[in-house]
Amino acid sequence: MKTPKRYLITAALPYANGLKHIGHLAGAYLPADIYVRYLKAQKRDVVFVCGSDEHGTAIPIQATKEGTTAQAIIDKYHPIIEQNFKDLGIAFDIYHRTSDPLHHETASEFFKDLESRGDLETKTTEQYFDAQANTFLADRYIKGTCPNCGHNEAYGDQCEKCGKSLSPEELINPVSTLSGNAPIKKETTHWYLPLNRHEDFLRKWLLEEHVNDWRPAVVGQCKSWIEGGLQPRAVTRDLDWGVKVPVAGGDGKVLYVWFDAPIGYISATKQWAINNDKDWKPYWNDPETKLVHFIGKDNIVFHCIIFPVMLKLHGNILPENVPANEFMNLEGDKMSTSRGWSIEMDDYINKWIKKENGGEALADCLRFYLNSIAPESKDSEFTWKGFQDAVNGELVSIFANFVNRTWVLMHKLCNGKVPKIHIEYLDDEDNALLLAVKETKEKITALLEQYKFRDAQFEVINLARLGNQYMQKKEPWILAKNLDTDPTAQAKIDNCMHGCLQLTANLAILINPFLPFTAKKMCHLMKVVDRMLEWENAGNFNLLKVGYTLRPPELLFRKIEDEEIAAELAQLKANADAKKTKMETTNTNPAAEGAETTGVAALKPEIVFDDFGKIDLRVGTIVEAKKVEKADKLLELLVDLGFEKRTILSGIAMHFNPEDIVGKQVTIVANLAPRKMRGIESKGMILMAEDAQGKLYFVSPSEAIAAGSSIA
RNA sequence: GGCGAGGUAGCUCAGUUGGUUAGAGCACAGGAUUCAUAACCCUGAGGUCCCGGGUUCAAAUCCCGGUCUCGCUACCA
Repeated sequence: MKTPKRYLITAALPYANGLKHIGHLAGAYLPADIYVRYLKAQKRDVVFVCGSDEHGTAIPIQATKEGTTAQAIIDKYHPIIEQNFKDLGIAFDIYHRTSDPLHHETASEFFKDLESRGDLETKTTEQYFDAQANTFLADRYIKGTCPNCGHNEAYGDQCEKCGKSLSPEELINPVSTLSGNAPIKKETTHWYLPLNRHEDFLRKWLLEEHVNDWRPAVVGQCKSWIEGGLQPRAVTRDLDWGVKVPVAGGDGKVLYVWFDAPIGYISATKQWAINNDKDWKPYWNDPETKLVHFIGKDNIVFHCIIFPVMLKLHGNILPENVPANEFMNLEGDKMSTSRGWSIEMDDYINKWIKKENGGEALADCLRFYLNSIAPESKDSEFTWKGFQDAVNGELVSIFANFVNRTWVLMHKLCNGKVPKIHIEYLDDEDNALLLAVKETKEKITALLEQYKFRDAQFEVINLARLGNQYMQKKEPWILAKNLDTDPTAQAKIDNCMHGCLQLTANLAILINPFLPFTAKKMCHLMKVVDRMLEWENAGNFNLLKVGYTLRPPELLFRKIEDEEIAAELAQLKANADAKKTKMETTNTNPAAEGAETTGVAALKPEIVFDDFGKIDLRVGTIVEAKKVEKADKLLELLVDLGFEKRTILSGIAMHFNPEDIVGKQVTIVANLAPRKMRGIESKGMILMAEDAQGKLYFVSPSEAIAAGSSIA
């Protein structure tokens, strides 16, 4: 494969509405950082960009909730996240932010360019509008009952209880969070990116050209999207937080956050160029640039379908690969900040790295474990016991121990200097060691080029393991006992220690992309400059000059104690319990005010008696019930209303078995307009009561009465 | 329901285009050793490759059906 002229590496822009957890770290930032450090050790021309994603509707919502401003929120989290990355050794060349004027300018230009060439469409649709607040309502500003789990505080874009993504139209009893009123529908015009026009391009590019060199999950998901039929996607919103729509008719509208965020990679590159007196253009325009996006699997569609279409239209290069990682679970459950079931980067830094017995070595410990269980091909699981085992069993026992015993012996048996080689006593073991180093380097290089960071790191540890075996066979401590009787003993000791020392230097080079702080500390021990870590030096056995005095031994890592692990587990459970209790109390406290906190659906606007009189409620008896084919939630019911039997569909299949509800008397809205679902016409609606847990109950007369009885 | 990705040792995972006896690390058991952070080194035990069929001289691998987990998506008056 031809070496690219330059590299542009991106890591997903973190959303600046809160702290980021170690799942994010393992998903995108750590693998990206490893790759970049490797490329830089190769002396390649590479820029590593990232930054805060600061737009979207969630941030102003959160601001309202917390009684602050959107600006205040991003100004709070942007620097914390940036610092967290630094503390964990994620070395971006630039950590930019999308609230920066340079980004607004870049995104505006991008939009105008596409618009002026007719690559966008406009469409007028009805959107929810809050008449009292005189504003269109973003998805996040609408709350209602989740159609999936029945949670009655679901947002218009997602239910935070069950995690399902929604559209505002799906919500039952939608309410504006601004005024508490039911929203009305009103016409608005928006710009759309017609993805459907680019299906052929995507098919060829993804499903033909990259079907073999991209990860199966990535190609699979893209295929699923393309096969499902691509639709035009709105790129603007009625909102005042974000990049203003820069063309006529764009008043009061901003670019949709997913449109503006990836352009953040470009503005970040521009800012980097300004800071370093470089030209940014070749990084986005020259086909000899290799562009790689590191993301989590939730971002696949944006980086593999939508953004590439935008880039193609704008005349930019396309990503050469998008190595998306799966998710990392935690102690048997999904990571979730809102449920308290997560480890924030900030928490880890404060509890481990900034402790007295912590330091940068603890940053590398986390990097090591996260990479060793990186979810490269399937979801993986972080456990504190696993963390302890990985650190104590591999980093400390194999890797650091090899370095330490080398250093101790070298000081005891070789006066703390690099001993010379006695060629006449070199044997097969020595040659095998040198060969193994060269082979390992090739193996690691190949794995890194294929984004297999977990395996690559394992190879480094394996090389250290080989060092231990080598030393075990040579037994210099035994030779040392025979110095008086065996005239060749010192020469053999020298050869062994020389090999171990050169191996240590090689280990420093090879571990550097993964554990940069450790590599640096090893350089300190060896009294060499950072330049020694350049990749081309790996495989050489003359990195440390004979006669050179080295520093006294120093431990690279400390062990992780059982008590520390127990404390973390206890803390995790306590956090989750605290959040749970908090959610429960806010959901059941009737004294709390407003739909925001009570968990009880807000009262609908007042109606007059005539409105109520229009509804014809009847008692009916369920005579037949069966599941609707190809639908998870629908039951098809035959209900006896006395004067007739009719088919009614109800979304209760997750709550009741069909055979259990036959014979039940229920309340029916008998004069509701018929509606087809899954091809079956439903004539009416069954009333259900729902408790705070989302459990459903039939609304029935207290005693059995004649079917068809009216209710008023 | 549709689509996508997974299911391999107690745990975490490898297994290239079908090809000897299915591998590694951790954990476990035994041994050896003492330079080293109770570290290292050697040996060992441990598997119905989710289930059932099929193709083949030969299947963890290919085909069909089923099942479980995760993700996307549809259904909710």
